[in-house]
Amino acid sequence: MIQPERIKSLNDIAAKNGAYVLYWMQQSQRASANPALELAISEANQRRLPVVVCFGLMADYPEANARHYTFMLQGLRDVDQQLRKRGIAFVVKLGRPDTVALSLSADAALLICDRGYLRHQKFWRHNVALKADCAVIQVEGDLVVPVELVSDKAEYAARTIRPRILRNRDEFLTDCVDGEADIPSIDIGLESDIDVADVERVIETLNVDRSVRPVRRFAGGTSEARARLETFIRNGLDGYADGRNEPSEWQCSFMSPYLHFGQISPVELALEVKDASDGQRNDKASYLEELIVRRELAANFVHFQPDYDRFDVLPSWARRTLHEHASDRREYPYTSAELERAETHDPFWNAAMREMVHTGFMHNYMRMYWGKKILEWSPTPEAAFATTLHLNNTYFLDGRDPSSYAAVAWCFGLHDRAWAERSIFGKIRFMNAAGLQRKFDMDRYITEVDKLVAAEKR
DNA sequence: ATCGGCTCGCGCAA
DNA sequence: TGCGCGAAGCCGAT
Repeated sequence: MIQPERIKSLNDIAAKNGAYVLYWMQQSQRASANPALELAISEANQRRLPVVVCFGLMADYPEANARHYTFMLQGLRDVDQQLRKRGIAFVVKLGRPDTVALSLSADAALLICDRGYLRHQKFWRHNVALKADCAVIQVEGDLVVPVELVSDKAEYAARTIRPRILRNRDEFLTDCVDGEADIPSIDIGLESDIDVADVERVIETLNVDRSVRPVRRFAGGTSEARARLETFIRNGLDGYADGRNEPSEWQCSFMSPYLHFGQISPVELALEVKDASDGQRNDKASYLEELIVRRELAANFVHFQPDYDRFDVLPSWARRTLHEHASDRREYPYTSAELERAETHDPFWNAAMREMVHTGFMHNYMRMYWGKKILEWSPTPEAAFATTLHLNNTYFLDGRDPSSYAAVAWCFGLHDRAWAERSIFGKIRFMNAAGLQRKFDMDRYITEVDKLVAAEKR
């Protein structure tokens, strides 16, 4: 069952005669627990038509490199196999997603798309709705509670959005059953431009930026996501509330890269955790807080603040206090190149940076410390913001995600409160190495990162 | 080990 | 209009 609040018509055109119902896949890169796909199947079955799923693969997706493409293509290979088993054609065309969707919409009775909150994702959908000559229907499948239902404005903090989300949460935590397409489309005669399973050839063809290498630590795809989730529920959920912050343990689900590419449904994830036999009540609550309240606060942020990647998006008290301290003396004025090479005086920070550069991931607690130090060590707060976001989007598999933009801005005061005033930070929350050492086994974090980095260089 | 102070502004009660 | 309180903080006092 798909909640009606997930579904929205993007134009005023009625359904027409056509050869198939088209699902234009972009954000929700999965063939299971995908409400947009399920709506397409059900609309097609009602019309006695086949369903076609298309995907536009572009060479210059904003800030993407070989690391991101490899992970995404591993996921699309999963999608291809799963759809094939169900008799559904998966048509991958080279080109901008909206262009690909529009060209295939010419023969479609109806076009169904998923939903994204970043500026380019919204623009593509807007463009398709404007130019298509068939009905365009959008289905939200990557948040638990649809963003407009929660709030009509940028929320100030977790505490203001939490009650709004929790009011609606359980109504949207329902299974999405994978249905059967009555009429196969596999032999309909639509061919892909390229075989997504041949990752190396795709990267070659698209001439993707290879300066950032793929990682061994994470393989993309829905089946990999589900296997990791099962491992987390079995081994990591019990004690999660207390253990999740210990950097040397990585007691986390590692779902953020998979959620970023839509390879797993947050609803499925939440239901699995909620109904798990492992884990205490507070461990589950803590995980659901991260997955739903904080992740959807980030979605609220990028949706209502189109300047989510600019310093000026910060709340006025944060901008004011940072400007008042913009000319404070910097004790460690590192260049962004020195930071990128992990060449600072701080061994904890260097370890975090190495985890990021070599493995595409960083422990969540260290992400906060990492960003705070870039603020402390950069010539201006604006430069620090730009450097943090650039490194974030270049190296993280889950970079360029709403959660990334919110997390970076959090380091500069977003969704936070003022604290005791001090040099450089002003009233922005401060973090230091002494705090890390007081609370955590930081020597072990460094040793563990060394092992991870060695495994990548194998 | 634990606690209060630091500081801003939202949301609710009145 | 007043008041309670919050996403991870630090620091000094007890």
